[in-house]
Amino acid sequence: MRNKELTYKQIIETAYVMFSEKGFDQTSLSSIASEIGISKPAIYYYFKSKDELIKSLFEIIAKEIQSITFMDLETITPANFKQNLYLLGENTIKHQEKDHHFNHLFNQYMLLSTRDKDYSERLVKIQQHFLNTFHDMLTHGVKIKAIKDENILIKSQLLALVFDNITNFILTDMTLDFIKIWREAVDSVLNGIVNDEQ
Amino acid sequence: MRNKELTYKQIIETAYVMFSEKGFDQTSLSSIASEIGISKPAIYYYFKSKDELIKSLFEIIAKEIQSITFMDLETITPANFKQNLYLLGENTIKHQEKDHHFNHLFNQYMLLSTRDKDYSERLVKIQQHFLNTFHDMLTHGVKIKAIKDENILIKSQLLALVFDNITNFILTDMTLDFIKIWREAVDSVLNGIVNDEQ
DNA sequence: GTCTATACAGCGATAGAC
DNA sequence: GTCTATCGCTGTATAGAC
Repeated sequence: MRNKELTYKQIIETAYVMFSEKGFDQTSLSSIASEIGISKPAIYYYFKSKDELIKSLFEIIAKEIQSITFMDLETITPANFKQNLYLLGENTIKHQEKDHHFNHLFNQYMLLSTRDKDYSERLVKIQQHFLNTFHDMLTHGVKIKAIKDENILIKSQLLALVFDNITNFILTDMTLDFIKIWREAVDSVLNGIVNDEQ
Repeated sequence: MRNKELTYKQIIETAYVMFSEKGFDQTSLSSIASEIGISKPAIYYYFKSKDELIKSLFEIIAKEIQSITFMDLETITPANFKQNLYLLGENTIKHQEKDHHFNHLFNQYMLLSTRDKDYSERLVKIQQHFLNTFHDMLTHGVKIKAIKDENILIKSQLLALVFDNITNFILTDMTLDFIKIWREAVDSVLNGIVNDEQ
Protein backbone atom coordinates (compact mmCIF):
# COMPACT_ATOMS: atom_id res chain seq x y z
CA MET A 1 0.00 0.00 0.00
CA ARG A 2 1.46 3.30 -1.14
CA ASN A 3 0.98 6.73 0.26
CA LYS A 4 -1.48 8.78 -1.77
CA GLU A 5 0.29 12.11 -1.64
CA LEU A 6 3.66 10.52 -2.26
CA THR A 7 2.47 8.80 -5.44
CA TYR A 8 0.94 12.03 -6.74
CA LYS A 9 4.16 13.87 -6.06
CA GLN A 10 6.23 11.16 -7.72
CA ILE A 11 4.10 11.24 -10.87
CA ILE A 12 4.47 15.01 -11.13
CA GLU A 13 8.21 14.97 -10.54
CA THR A 14 8.94 12.04 -12.81
CA ALA A 15 6.78 13.45 -15.59
CA TYR A 16 8.52 16.81 -15.19
CA VAL A 17 11.92 15.25 -15.84
CA MET A 18 10.88 12.72 -18.50
CA PHE A 19 8.71 15.12 -20.51
CA SER A 20 11.56 17.60 -20.49
CA GLU A 21 14.13 15.03 -21.64
CA LYS A 22 12.15 13.11 -24.25
CA GLY A 23 9.17 15.33 -25.06
CA PHE A 24 5.45 14.87 -24.43
CA ASP A 25 4.84 12.57 -27.38
CA GLN A 26 7.89 10.39 -26.88
CA THR A 27 7.11 9.85 -23.20
CA SER A 28 4.35 7.31 -22.67
CA LEU A 29 2.37 6.99 -19.48
CA SER A 30 3.65 3.42 -19.13
CA SER A 31 7.25 4.59 -19.17
CA ILE A 32 6.48 7.13 -16.47
CA ALA A 33 4.69 4.47 -14.44
CA SER A 34 7.47 1.92 -14.71
CA GLU A 35 10.06 4.56 -13.83
CA ILE A 36 8.20 5.13 -10.55
CA GLY A 37 7.43 1.49 -10.04
CA ILE A 38 3.66 1.63 -10.40
CA SER A 39 1.31 0.52 -13.17
CA LYS A 40 -0.09 2.69 -15.92
CA PRO A 41 -3.73 2.66 -14.74
CA ALA A 42 -2.52 3.99 -11.38
CA ILE A 43 -1.73 7.29 -13.10
CA TYR A 44 -5.31 7.46 -14.32
CA TYR A 45 -6.45 7.45 -10.72
CA TYR A 46 -4.74 10.83 -10.27
CA PHE A 47 -5.11 12.32 -13.74
CA LYS A 48 -8.06 11.65 -15.99
CA SER A 49 -5.89 11.83 -19.11
CA LYS A 50 -2.37 12.43 -20.34
CA ASP A 51 -3.37 15.91 -21.44
CA GLU A 52 -4.47 16.75 -17.91
CA LEU A 53 -1.11 15.66 -16.52
CA ILE A 54 0.59 17.91 -19.08
CA LYS A 55 -1.71 20.75 -18.07
CA SER A 56 -0.93 20.27 -14.38
CA LEU A 57 2.76 20.65 -15.10
CA PHE A 58 2.03 23.86 -16.98
CA GLU A 59 0.46 25.34 -13.86
CA ILE A 60 3.63 24.55 -11.92
CA ILE A 61 5.81 26.16 -14.59
CA ALA A 62 3.58 29.22 -14.76
CA LYS A 63 3.86 29.74 -11.00
CA GLU A 64 7.63 29.33 -11.09
CA ILE A 65 7.93 32.06 -13.72
CA GLN A 66 5.99 34.42 -11.49
CA SER A 67 8.41 33.83 -8.63
CA ILE A 68 11.56 34.01 -10.76
CA THR A 69 10.70 37.42 -12.19
CA PHE A 70 9.43 38.87 -8.95
CA MET A 71 11.01 42.18 -8.01
CA ASP A 72 10.40 44.04 -4.79
CA LEU A 73 10.37 47.64 -6.01
CA GLU A 74 10.24 49.00 -2.45
CA THR A 75 13.88 48.13 -1.88
CA ILE A 76 15.11 49.88 -5.04
CA THR A 77 17.01 53.14 -4.56
CA PRO A 78 18.88 55.31 -7.07
CA ALA A 79 22.10 54.00 -5.53
CA ASN A 80 21.33 50.30 -6.04
CA PHE A 81 19.10 50.54 -9.15
CA LYS A 82 21.62 49.35 -11.71
CA GLN A 83 23.00 46.75 -9.34
CA ASN A 84 19.52 45.30 -8.92
CA LEU A 85 19.08 45.01 -12.68
CA TYR A 86 22.40 43.18 -12.86
CA LEU A 87 21.32 40.85 -10.07
CA LEU A 88 17.93 40.06 -11.62
CA GLY A 89 19.75 38.62 -14.62
CA GLU A 90 22.57 36.97 -12.73
CA ASN A 91 20.29 35.13 -10.33
CA THR A 92 18.17 33.79 -13.18
CA ILE A 93 21.19 32.75 -15.22
CA LYS A 94 22.57 30.80 -12.26
CA HIS A 95 19.16 29.22 -11.59
CA GLN A 96 18.72 28.14 -15.23
CA GLU A 97 22.20 26.71 -15.50
CA LYS A 98 21.27 24.33 -12.67
CA ASP A 99 17.81 23.28 -13.92
CA HIS A 100 17.57 22.78 -17.67
CA HIS A 101 14.25 20.94 -17.40
CA PHE A 102 12.36 24.14 -16.80
CA ASN A 103 13.21 25.73 -20.12
CA HIS A 104 12.88 22.52 -22.11
CA LEU A 105 9.34 22.17 -20.87
CA PHE A 106 8.56 25.81 -21.45
CA ASN A 107 9.69 25.52 -25.06
CA GLN A 108 7.39 22.58 -25.55
CA TYR A 109 4.40 24.56 -24.28
CA MET A 110 5.40 27.31 -26.72
CA LEU A 111 5.08 24.79 -29.53
CA LEU A 112 1.81 23.41 -28.14
CA SER A 113 0.41 26.91 -28.08
CA THR A 114 0.49 27.12 -31.85
CA ARG A 115 -2.27 24.50 -32.04
CA ASP A 116 -3.99 25.00 -28.69
CA LYS A 117 -5.76 28.24 -27.96
CA ASP A 118 -5.76 27.74 -24.17
CA TYR A 119 -2.00 27.48 -23.99
CA SER A 120 -1.66 30.30 -26.48
CA GLU A 121 -3.66 32.71 -24.31
CA ARG A 122 -1.91 31.69 -21.11
CA LEU A 123 1.52 32.10 -22.66
CA VAL A 124 0.73 35.54 -24.05
CA LYS A 125 -0.24 36.57 -20.53
CA ILE A 126 3.02 35.20 -19.15
CA GLN A 127 5.07 37.02 -21.76
CA GLN A 128 3.09 40.15 -20.99
CA HIS A 129 3.77 39.78 -17.27
CA PHE A 130 7.39 39.32 -18.17
CA LEU A 131 7.50 42.53 -20.21
CA ASN A 132 5.62 44.37 -17.48
CA THR A 133 8.18 43.38 -14.88
CA PHE A 134 10.91 45.22 -16.75
CA HIS A 135 8.64 48.11 -17.61
CA ASP A 136 7.65 48.49 -13.95
CA MET A 137 11.29 48.36 -12.97
CA LEU A 138 12.33 51.13 -15.37
CA THR A 139 9.24 53.21 -14.63
CA HIS A 140 10.03 52.92 -10.94
CA GLY A 141 13.58 53.98 -11.76
CA VAL A 142 12.20 57.13 -13.37
CA LYS A 143 9.95 57.76 -10.39
CA ILE A 144 12.78 57.60 -7.86
CA LYS A 145 14.90 59.65 -10.28
CA ALA A 146 17.47 56.89 -10.77
CA ILE A 147 17.12 57.26 -14.53
CA LYS A 148 15.74 59.77 -17.03
CA ASP A 149 12.37 59.26 -18.73
CA GLU A 150 13.59 58.49 -22.25
CA ASN A 151 12.16 55.72 -24.39
CA ILE A 152 11.35 53.64 -21.30
CA LEU A 153 8.83 51.36 -23.01
CA ILE A 154 11.09 50.22 -25.83
CA LYS A 155 14.10 49.98 -23.52
CA SER A 156 12.25 47.69 -21.14
CA GLN A 157 11.04 45.52 -24.03
CA LEU A 158 14.60 45.28 -25.25
CA LEU A 159 15.84 44.16 -21.84
CA ALA A 160 13.05 41.59 -21.61
CA LEU A 161 14.01 40.15 -24.99
CA VAL A 162 17.68 39.82 -24.05
CA PHE A 163 16.83 38.33 -20.68
CA ASP A 164 14.47 35.79 -22.23
CA ASN A 165 16.87 34.66 -24.91
CA ILE A 166 19.80 34.26 -22.57
CA THR A 167 17.85 31.45 -20.92
CA ASN A 168 17.24 29.91 -24.35
CA PHE A 169 20.90 30.05 -25.28
CA ILE A 170 21.88 28.37 -22.03
CA LEU A 171 19.99 25.30 -23.27
CA THR A 172 22.27 24.95 -26.26
CA ASP A 173 25.84 23.94 -25.67
CA MET A 174 27.04 27.47 -26.40
CA THR A 175 29.54 28.53 -23.81
CA LEU A 176 29.12 32.28 -23.78
CA ASP A 177 29.72 34.57 -20.87
CA PHE A 178 26.04 35.25 -20.30
CA ILE A 179 26.56 37.36 -17.20
CA LYS A 180 28.87 39.65 -19.16
CA ILE A 181 26.34 39.88 -22.00
CA TRP A 182 23.57 40.75 -19.57
CA ARG A 183 25.71 43.45 -17.95
CA GLU A 184 26.51 44.87 -21.38
CA ALA A 185 22.78 44.91 -22.15
CA VAL A 186 21.97 46.81 -18.97
CA ASP A 187 24.90 49.20 -19.52
CA SER A 188 23.95 49.83 -23.16
CA VAL A 189 20.28 50.39 -22.46
CA LEU A 190 20.88 52.67 -19.49
CA ASN A 191 23.77 54.47 -21.11
CA GLY A 192 22.99 58.18 -21.13
CA ILE A 193 19.86 58.02 -19.00
CA VAL A 194 21.37 57.09 -15.62
CA ASN A 195 21.47 59.90 -13.09
CA ASP A 196 24.19 60.37 -10.47
CA GLU A 197 26.69 58.05 -12.11
CA GLN A 198 30.14 58.94 -10.94
CA MET B 1 1.70 8.00 -63.52
CA ARG B 2 3.11 10.88 -61.51
CA ASN B 3 6.18 12.93 -62.17
CA LYS B 4 9.06 11.84 -59.97
CA GLU B 5 10.50 15.24 -59.16
CA LEU B 6 7.08 16.74 -58.62
CA THR B 7 6.14 14.09 -56.05
CA TYR B 8 9.41 14.57 -54.21
CA LYS B 9 8.88 18.31 -54.13
CA GLN B 10 5.30 17.91 -52.95
CA ILE B 11 6.34 15.63 -50.10
CA ILE B 12 8.96 18.13 -48.94
CA GLU B 13 6.63 21.11 -49.16
CA THR B 14 3.66 19.39 -47.56
CA ALA B 15 5.79 17.98 -44.76
CA TYR B 16 7.30 21.43 -44.19
CA VAL B 17 3.87 22.95 -43.59
CA MET B 18 2.28 20.06 -41.70
CA PHE B 19 5.26 19.41 -39.42
CA SER B 20 5.35 23.09 -38.60
CA GLU B 21 1.64 23.28 -37.83
CA LYS B 22 1.11 20.02 -35.94
CA GLY B 23 4.59 18.90 -34.93
CA PHE B 24 6.66 15.90 -35.98
CA ASP B 25 4.92 13.40 -33.75
CA GLN B 26 1.39 14.56 -34.44
CA THR B 27 1.91 14.39 -38.20
CA SER B 28 1.77 10.85 -39.55
CA LEU B 29 3.17 9.86 -42.92
CA SER B 30 -0.34 8.75 -43.95
CA SER B 31 -1.73 12.22 -43.30
CA ILE B 32 1.03 13.73 -45.42
CA ALA B 33 0.37 11.18 -48.15
CA SER B 34 -3.38 11.73 -48.21
CA GLU B 35 -2.89 15.50 -48.20
CA ILE B 36 -0.88 15.16 -51.41
CA GLY B 37 -3.10 12.46 -52.86
CA ILE B 38 -0.60 9.59 -52.88
CA SER B 39 -0.36 6.47 -50.76
CA LYS B 40 1.71 6.15 -47.63
CA PRO B 41 4.22 3.60 -49.00
CA ALA B 42 4.94 6.00 -51.86
CA ILE B 43 6.74 8.23 -49.38
CA TYR B 44 8.98 5.33 -48.46
CA TYR B 45 10.15 5.25 -52.04
CA TYR B 46 11.65 8.72 -51.61
CA PHE B 47 12.65 8.59 -47.94
CA LYS B 48 13.74 5.45 -46.20
CA SER B 49 12.12 6.53 -42.94
CA LYS B 50 10.23 9.36 -41.29
CA ASP B 51 13.39 10.42 -39.52
CA GLU B 52 15.15 10.83 -42.84
CA LEU B 53 12.37 13.06 -44.13
CA ILE B 54 12.72 15.17 -40.98
CA LYS B 55 16.46 15.32 -41.54
CA SER B 56 16.03 16.45 -45.14
CA LEU B 57 13.89 19.35 -43.99
CA PHE B 58 16.59 20.30 -41.53
CA GLU B 59 19.09 20.67 -44.37
CA ILE B 60 16.70 23.08 -46.11
CA ILE B 61 16.26 25.12 -42.94
CA ALA B 62 19.99 25.22 -42.32
CA LYS B 63 20.62 26.57 -45.81
CA GLU B 64 17.91 29.19 -45.43
CA ILE B 65 19.53 30.50 -42.25
CA GLN B 66 22.81 30.93 -44.09
CA SER B 67 21.12 33.07 -46.75
CA ILE B 68 19.03 35.10 -44.29
CA THR B 69 22.04 36.18 -42.26
CA PHE B 70 24.29 36.80 -45.23
CA MET B 71 25.91 40.22 -45.25
CA ASP B 72 28.10 41.59 -48.02
CA LEU B 73 30.74 43.46 -46.03
CA GLU B 74 32.25 44.98 -49.19
CA THR B 75 29.33 47.38 -49.57
CA ILE B 76 29.56 48.68 -45.99
CA THR B 77 30.90 52.19 -45.52
CA PRO B 78 31.10 54.36 -42.40
CA ALA B 79 28.21 56.40 -43.84
CA ASN B 80 25.81 53.45 -44.26
CA PHE B 81 27.08 51.21 -41.43
CA LYS B 82 24.30 51.87 -38.94
CA GLN B 83 21.67 51.88 -41.67
CA ASN B 84 22.82 48.42 -42.76
CA LEU B 85 22.48 47.08 -39.24
CA TYR B 86 18.96 48.49 -39.12
CA LEU B 87 18.13 46.88 -42.45
CA LEU B 88 19.53 43.47 -41.48
CA GLY B 89 16.96 43.32 -38.70
CA GLU B 90 14.10 44.91 -40.60
CA ASN B 91 14.38 42.59 -43.58
CA THR B 92 14.40 39.53 -41.36
CA ILE B 93 11.47 40.75 -39.29
CA LYS B 94 9.40 41.30 -42.41
CA HIS B 95 10.42 37.91 -43.78
CA GLN B 96 9.49 36.11 -40.55
CA GLU B 97 6.15 37.83 -40.24
CA LYS B 98 5.22 36.32 -43.60
CA ASP B 99 6.48 32.76 -43.02
CA HIS B 100 5.86 31.42 -39.52
CA HIS B 101 6.59 27.84 -40.55
CA PHE B 102 10.30 28.45 -40.59
CA ASN B 103 10.61 29.32 -36.93
CA HIS B 104 8.13 26.71 -35.76
CA LEU B 105 10.24 24.05 -37.41
CA PHE B 106 13.46 25.50 -36.10
CA ASN B 107 12.12 25.39 -32.54
CA GLN B 108 11.25 21.74 -32.97
CA TYR B 109 14.79 20.95 -34.07
CA MET B 110 16.01 22.80 -30.97
CA LEU B 111 13.99 20.39 -28.85
CA LEU B 112 15.15 17.39 -30.87
CA SER B 113 18.73 18.43 -30.28
CA THR B 114 18.42 17.74 -26.57
CA ARG B 115 18.13 14.01 -27.30
CA ASP B 116 20.00 13.76 -30.60
CA LYS B 117 23.70 14.51 -30.77
CA ASP B 118 23.71 15.08 -34.54
CA TYR B 119 21.15 17.85 -34.36
CA SER B 120 22.84 19.25 -31.28
CA GLU B 121 26.19 19.63 -33.05
CA ARG B 122 24.65 21.07 -36.20
CA LEU B 123 22.63 23.61 -34.24
CA VAL B 124 25.61 24.76 -32.23
CA LYS B 125 27.40 25.42 -35.51
CA ILE B 126 24.44 27.39 -36.82
CA GLN B 127 24.25 29.48 -33.65
CA GLN B 128 27.98 30.01 -33.92
CA HIS B 129 27.68 31.15 -37.54
CA PHE B 130 24.93 33.45 -36.40
CA LEU B 131 27.10 35.00 -33.70
CA ASN B 132 30.01 35.28 -36.12
CA THR B 133 27.90 37.24 -38.60
CA PHE B 134 27.39 40.01 -36.10
CA HIS B 135 30.95 39.82 -34.87
CA ASP B 136 32.26 40.10 -38.44
CA MET B 137 29.96 43.04 -39.05
CA LEU B 138 31.17 44.98 -35.99
CA THR B 139 34.80 44.01 -36.57
CA HIS B 140 34.46 45.27 -40.12
CA GLY B 141 32.95 48.45 -38.71
CA VAL B 142 36.06 48.93 -36.61
CA LYS B 143 38.30 48.25 -39.62
CA ILE B 144 36.62 50.88 -41.79
CA LYS B 145 36.60 53.21 -38.78
CA ALA B 146 32.81 53.41 -38.62
CA ILE B 147 32.90 52.53 -34.93
CA LYS B 148 35.43 52.44 -32.12
CA ASP B 149 36.99 49.18 -30.92
CA GLU B 150 35.27 48.86 -27.56
CA ASN B 151 33.82 45.61 -26.26
CA ILE B 152 33.08 44.42 -29.80
CA LEU B 153 32.75 40.73 -28.90
CA ILE B 154 30.14 41.15 -26.18
CA LYS B 155 28.30 43.83 -28.13
CA SER B 156 27.97 41.56 -31.16
CA GLN B 157 26.76 38.69 -28.98
CA LEU B 158 24.18 40.98 -27.45
CA LEU B 159 22.91 42.03 -30.88
CA ALA B 160 22.72 38.39 -31.97
CA LEU B 161 20.65 37.52 -28.91
CA VAL B 162 18.18 40.34 -29.49
CA PHE B 163 17.95 39.55 -33.19
CA ASP B 164 17.32 35.87 -32.51
CA ASN B 165 14.66 36.41 -29.91
CA ILE B 166 12.74 38.95 -31.95
CA THR B 167 12.02 36.13 -34.39
CA ASN B 168 10.85 33.98 -31.48
CA PHE B 169 8.52 36.66 -30.15
CA ILE B 170 6.97 37.13 -33.57
CA LEU B 171 5.68 33.56 -33.25
CA THR B 172 3.67 34.44 -30.19
CA ASP B 173 0.68 36.67 -30.60
CA MET B 174 2.53 39.55 -28.99
CA THR B 175 2.06 42.68 -31.03
CA LEU B 176 5.19 44.63 -30.24
CA ASP B 177 6.87 47.13 -32.50
CA PHE B 178 9.79 44.85 -33.27
CA ILE B 179 11.40 47.19 -35.76
CA LYS B 180 11.50 49.91 -33.11
CA ILE B 181 12.96 47.48 -30.57
CA TRP B 182 15.66 46.42 -33.03
CA ARG B 183 16.55 50.05 -33.77
CA GLU B 184 16.76 50.74 -30.04
CA ALA B 185 19.05 47.73 -29.67
CA VAL B 186 21.36 48.97 -32.42
CA ASP B 187 21.26 52.52 -31.04
CA SER B 188 21.98 51.39 -27.48
CA VAL B 189 24.81 49.06 -28.42
CA LEU B 190 26.49 51.55 -30.74
CA ASN B 191 25.86 54.50 -28.46
CA GLY B 192 29.19 56.13 -27.71
CA ILE B 193 31.27 54.12 -30.14
CA VAL B 194 29.98 55.45 -33.47
CA ASN B 195 32.33 57.78 -35.30
CA ASP B 196 31.26 60.73 -37.46
CA GLU B 197 27.74 60.92 -36.06
CA GLN B 198 26.38 64.37 -36.58
C1' DG C 1 7.85 3.91 -59.75
C1' DT C 2 3.71 3.41 -57.29
C1' DC C 3 0.23 0.77 -55.53
C1' DT C 4 -2.68 -2.77 -52.09
C1' DA C 5 -2.36 -5.48 -48.27
C1' DT C 6 -0.59 -6.51 -44.13
C1' DA C 7 2.66 -7.28 -40.24
C1' DC C 8 3.76 -5.75 -35.88
C1' DA C 9 4.54 -2.73 -32.05
C1' DG C 10 2.97 0.71 -28.94
C1' DC C 11 -0.17 4.10 -27.45
C1' DG C 12 -4.16 6.00 -24.39
C1' DA C 13 -7.81 4.54 -21.97
C1' DT C 14 -11.30 1.42 -19.51
C1' DA C 15 -13.37 -2.66 -16.88
C1' DG C 16 -13.30 -5.15 -13.14
C1' DA C 17 -10.73 -7.92 -9.47
C1' DC C 18 -8.51 -7.31 -5.02
C1' DG D 1 -5.57 2.84 -4.37
C1' DT D 2 -3.50 -0.17 -7.29
C1' DC D 3 -3.49 -4.08 -9.96
C1' DT D 4 -4.17 -7.48 -14.41
C1' DA D 5 -6.19 -7.90 -18.65
C1' DT D 6 -7.77 -6.12 -22.66
C1' DC D 7 -9.88 -3.01 -26.16
C1' DG D 8 -9.51 -0.03 -30.09
C1' DC D 9 -6.77 2.59 -32.59
C1' DT D 10 -2.80 4.47 -35.08
C1' DG D 11 1.88 4.48 -36.01
C1' DT D 12 6.06 2.96 -38.96
C1' DA D 13 7.60 -0.13 -42.03
C1' DT D 14 7.75 -4.05 -45.43
C1' DA D 15 6.35 -7.68 -49.07
C1' DG D 16 4.83 -8.34 -53.21
C1' DA D 17 1.45 -7.20 -57.19
C1' DC D 18 1.18 -4.30 -61.27
